[in-house]
This record gives sequence, structure tokens and C-alpha cells, in this order.
Amino acid sequence: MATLGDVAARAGVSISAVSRVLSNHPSARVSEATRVRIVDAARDLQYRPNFAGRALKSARTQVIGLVVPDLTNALFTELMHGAEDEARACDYTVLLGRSDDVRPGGEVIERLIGEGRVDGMVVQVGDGVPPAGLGDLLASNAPIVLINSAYPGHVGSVALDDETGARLATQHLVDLGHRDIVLANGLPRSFTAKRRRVGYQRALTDAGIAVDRTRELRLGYTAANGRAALRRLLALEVRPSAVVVANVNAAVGLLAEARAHGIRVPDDLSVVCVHDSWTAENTWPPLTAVKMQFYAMGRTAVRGVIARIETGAMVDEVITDPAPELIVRESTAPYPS
Amino acid sequence: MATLGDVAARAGVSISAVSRVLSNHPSARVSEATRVRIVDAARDLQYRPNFAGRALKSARTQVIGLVVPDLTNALFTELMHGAEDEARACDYTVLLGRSDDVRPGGEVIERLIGEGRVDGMVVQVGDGVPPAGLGDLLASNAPIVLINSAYPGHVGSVALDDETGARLATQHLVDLGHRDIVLANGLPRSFTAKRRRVGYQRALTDAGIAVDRTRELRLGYTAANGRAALRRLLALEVRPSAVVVANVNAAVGLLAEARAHGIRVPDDLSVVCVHDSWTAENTWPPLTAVKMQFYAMGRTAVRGVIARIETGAMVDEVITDPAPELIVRESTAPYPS
DNA sequence: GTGAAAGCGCTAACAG
DNA sequence: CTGTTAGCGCTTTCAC
Repeated sequence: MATLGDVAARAGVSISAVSRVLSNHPSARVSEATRVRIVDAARDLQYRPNFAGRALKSARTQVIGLVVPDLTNALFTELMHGAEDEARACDYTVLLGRSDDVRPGGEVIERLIGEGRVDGMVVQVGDGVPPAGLGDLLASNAPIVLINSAYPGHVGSVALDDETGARLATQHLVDLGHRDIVLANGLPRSFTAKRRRVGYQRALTDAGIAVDRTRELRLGYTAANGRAALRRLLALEVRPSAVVVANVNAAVGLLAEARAHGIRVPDDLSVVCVHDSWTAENTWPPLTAVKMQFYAMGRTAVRGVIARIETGAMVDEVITDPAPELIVRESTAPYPS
Repeated sequence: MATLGDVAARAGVSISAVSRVLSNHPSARVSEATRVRIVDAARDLQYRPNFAGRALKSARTQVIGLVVPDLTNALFTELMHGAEDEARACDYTVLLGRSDDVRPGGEVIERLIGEGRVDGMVVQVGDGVPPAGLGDLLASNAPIVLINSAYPGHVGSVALDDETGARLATQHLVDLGHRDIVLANGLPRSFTAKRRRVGYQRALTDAGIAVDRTRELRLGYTAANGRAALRRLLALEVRPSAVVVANVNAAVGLLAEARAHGIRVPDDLSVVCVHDSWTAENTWPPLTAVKMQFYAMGRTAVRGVIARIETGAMVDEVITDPAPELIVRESTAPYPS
């Protein structure tokens, strides 16, 4: 690979002149002639600035780490796009990582920051035990923005409007005439589950329907959890006519399990879920879902980390604009009169 | 962050002594006493080697880039795990990237290598137009291993055994008594589609069934492509009794479209697909699928890049062990007699 | 056994 | 306008 020195030699100028020109330094008062010579030489040699050299000198990598529990979860498609778009706009790059990595020595987050591989991070901690050592890191005031998750005392987070999302989903069922609506939620300790629960209860209360704790299942966000939720539903004394599933992946599992048990959706059971993804349109029946604004969350989170890096500011935000959006498909139907 | 200098100062030794001890250099002939002092000091200061410093000096990053068309495709879960496990075993780290990035300036691969962010790459080029400039890169003999894809003349690739995969799927239908079996394949120019087609034809030929080109659809690997394939099926003069779908995502779409048209699976149509993922067990009916060995491919590909980096060797491999594995679920049934 | 010193590629302050 | 120079954190050769 060509270095600044190579370019300088070819253009017949000094290394610093090349550096100034190629990084459009504001103080690059350079004659047009040499500028052209330098640019030409760089092109001819296919010059690319060496990452390590630049990072070492400037103590900056222009890289933001994005760490989520499961990278291949289709839900994160938009999150990544949002993060990348914002990063690109600010001259940063996004580095992806997984946090489900609980193996010893797999303290990804600490390493990325500690070794100076990234300037800051956007992290979603899973619903299980938070990665050991994360507390120390956050306390150390590193440029970390949490998404869809929380850590006691940490400032610097961006969350989706889970409450509104769950409320819209529940409201939709209420509007269809349902009164006995079960919530198939995430694990009780989960940050998002708590918020979705509030939205669910609020919709019921607004409609004058009594909230009943026995109608709240708290199993988790995977397809297997959704299947388990359906079985719990079947075991109830009185079967609900509708269910709000707090996650689209769980809803996919719930739907499959319903077919297996001969429950017809939406005739016997209306199903609506929080989160949309390509899978939701390809179930049968296609799932009515509340689309959450992952793209905006990605952009906002990255913007937040960069602000923290460059100005020191740190805030907690909730994405309310655009608002969560109900997408009616065919898994919900009016309550049979 | 603490530097070597900080640790040296605290331990009362020279920087080079610290460097030798902390990187277990073979020539680290150090007295046990100083070794202990150094290790203690490093621990106290929470020393972490600076990535840029090390990379700059050694001209090595110990990072392998893994670039696939769509990171959130659930199919890639195992691929990433395989790549990461092998990388960890060889003291490397994996950096994830997307290649669907056709925006101008978005030549991810060239940048990662050219700027020295990675030592080598594992790349799957999509089925569309190969990224501009990839040819130059490959010609430049960079340490790049292609997976599930090909580039004219390039040596250095790892592929799944697509032919066997498609053959097993087709064979399964033949064994069930089906004779008129359609192949819903990827785009004709696609590397994998060609190979799967061969396997499909081979199974038919082996069973003494004539190959009929009009029974081969070539639409692509997305759910939408699968839906389109189903509609094509319906438009055929004579409806087949079974279909081999070359990709699980397409199969999910095909299944949903079938329900929408009142086609019963497997009664009216048996469906088997190539590739397995969590979605395949959560459709209705659950999809009979051929599990391909993504984990092994991930490991092998990373091993290949590292071998290339460290020894210069470069080969083309096909993952035949473990072999593709038929997983029978409920989307296939015997041909009605 | 241990330390001094050079240099990887780059930026920026300073000199001319 | 342009060149010289120091130094970021690290590894490694060489000298003691």
C-alpha cells in the first residue's frame, strides 16, 4: 500500500503538504498547481490513508461500535441502516458486534473501548444478566449509549416508544370489540417488557376494562417463547378472544403453535404484535403488527454517541417521532357478536 | 487509558521489558520477580494494548472482515458463529460488514483492505452485479476468500455442497412417490442456483424421471420471490404435486402465498427447501428442509484466509463433511395414490 | 536479564 | 505557500 511518503515523492513535495491536501485541512493554503500534482499522484498510486497511523496520531478511530444481542435478528435490519446512515453523514463508520457472547474473555464491549478500536458504542444489553463489568464501564463515563435497555444510574440512552406501541396494539383489539385481551410479554425484568406492559394496561383502562394480572404472560421474545405462550393460553379456564404479543418473533411462534392446536386465527383468536419485519407479512394469516421506529433509533443513538464524543453532552431520549404505526393485516378480526 | 509507559513506570522497569512480558514473547527471559511486578502493575492500571499502536508497528491487525449481502438474514447466524469460533482459536477477531451497499463510495471491501483495517476478508458477493472494483482487488492477490460465490479466475473460495443439498431435497420427494417436481430456484446467473439445479436434475435422472426445463423457475431467494414462484406454479397447465424451493426464505413466502390461494400443503402440494433456520420450524406446516453446514463453512473460510495471510496458501473448498442433512417436518407428504 | 533506541504512517505546530 | 520535526503506542534489534 502506498503511504504519504510515496505520494510525496511522486509529486515532488513534502509529506506534510500531501497530508494537508488530502485531508482538506482548512489551513491548507496550497497553490493550485501543487494541489493538482498531489491529487494526481495519490490517484495514480491508489493512495489510502492508513487506519492505524491516523488513529494512533489522532487518538480517534472515527468508528462507533454497535452491539446487539443477536445480529441476525431481522428486526435489526433498520436499526443498522439508521446507524450506518447517520454515521456516514458524520464521517464515522459502524462496527458490528454481538453481546450474547457471555463466554469468558468475551467482554466485547470492554475490549473495543479499552483497546481503542472504537471511539464510542451503541449497546443493547439483552434481557438476561447484563454483561459483567458493564457497570464499571458505564460508571467510567465512556461514550456509551444504551438502546432499548437500561442500566441503573446510567445517563445516555435511546429507546423506542414501547408504551405507545403496546397501547396502539391493544387499542386496535379494543376497537374491534375485544374485552378479554391477554398480553404475551417479555421477561418481567426486561426493560422493554415493563414499558409495553404499561401501554397495554393503559389501553385497557382507557376503555374501562379491568386489568387482570392473570392475563399477563411473561415468557420472552423468541418463537419458542411464543409457542409456550399459546399453550398457556389454552390452559386458561376462560380463553381470551385476543392476544397482544410483545414481539414479532414470539408472535410467529405463537401462530404456528395455534395452527398445531387447531386454533383458527383470527376467528378463534385475534393476534397482534409489537414490531414488524418481513416475517410478519409471510405468516398465515399475515400478522397485524405495530411497526416500531428502529431506523430512527439507530440514527438517534449514533448521533448521541457522536455528540458525547465531540461535545460531552449526554441525554436520554425516546423516539416518539415518527410514532409507532399500526399495520393492519389479517390476524385480527372483530369480536364475534 | 494506561500505556506501556505507565505500566513500566509503576513497575520500575523499561518499556521493552513490559512489552516482552505482556505479550509472552518467546525471548522473554525475565526474572520471575520483575515478571510479577510487571503483571501486577498492568492489572492495577487495567492496561490494554492499544490497537492502533500495535497495528501500526506490526502491520497486522489480527482482524478478518466478514462481508455478506444481508447481515440480518437468519441464515447467517451459524456462519458468523463458525467464523468467530475459528478466528478466536487463531487469535483473530471478526469484523462484520454488508455488501448490499452499492452506494457510491460504499466500496466497503476495498476500504477495509486498503486502509489496513483488516488483514484479510471472507466475502459473499450477492447474486446481482458484483461490486465494482472487486475484480481488481481479487486480481491484486489480496487475502480474500469467497463464500458461496465465484469470481472468474479467482482462487480462494469455500462453498456449501449445494448440489448434494438440492439432490437430497429432490430425492426426498421422489421417495415419497412424486414424479412431477418443480424447482423454484435462484436467479440463473447465481453461482448457487446453478449448482442446486444440477443436484435437482441429478435426483430426477437417477429416478428415471425426465428433466423438463419448463419445470424450473428462476426467481430468487427472497420471500417475495417465493410468493411469485407459487403464482407461477398456479399458472402452469399441469400443476406439479411437489416443489423444491432453493432457499428457506423463499419457501416461507411460497407457503404464505399458497395459503392465500387455498392450496393445502402438503395435501395439494409438497414443499421442501434448501437451508434451515428458525423460521422453517415456525411456519405452518413446519417446513421440511435440508440443513446446510454454515457453521463449518464459516470456520473453514476463516481458516482459509488465515492460512493465506500466514503461509500464502490458497485453495478452493467445498464443505462435504458434515454433509447436508434432510430434516423432515410436515410440509411434505406421499404422492396420493 | 534488562534497557535504549529506531521506526511503523500519520498529523500539526512551527519555521522559513 | 511549503518543508522540518516531534511524537502518538507499540515491537524488536542490539547493546550492555
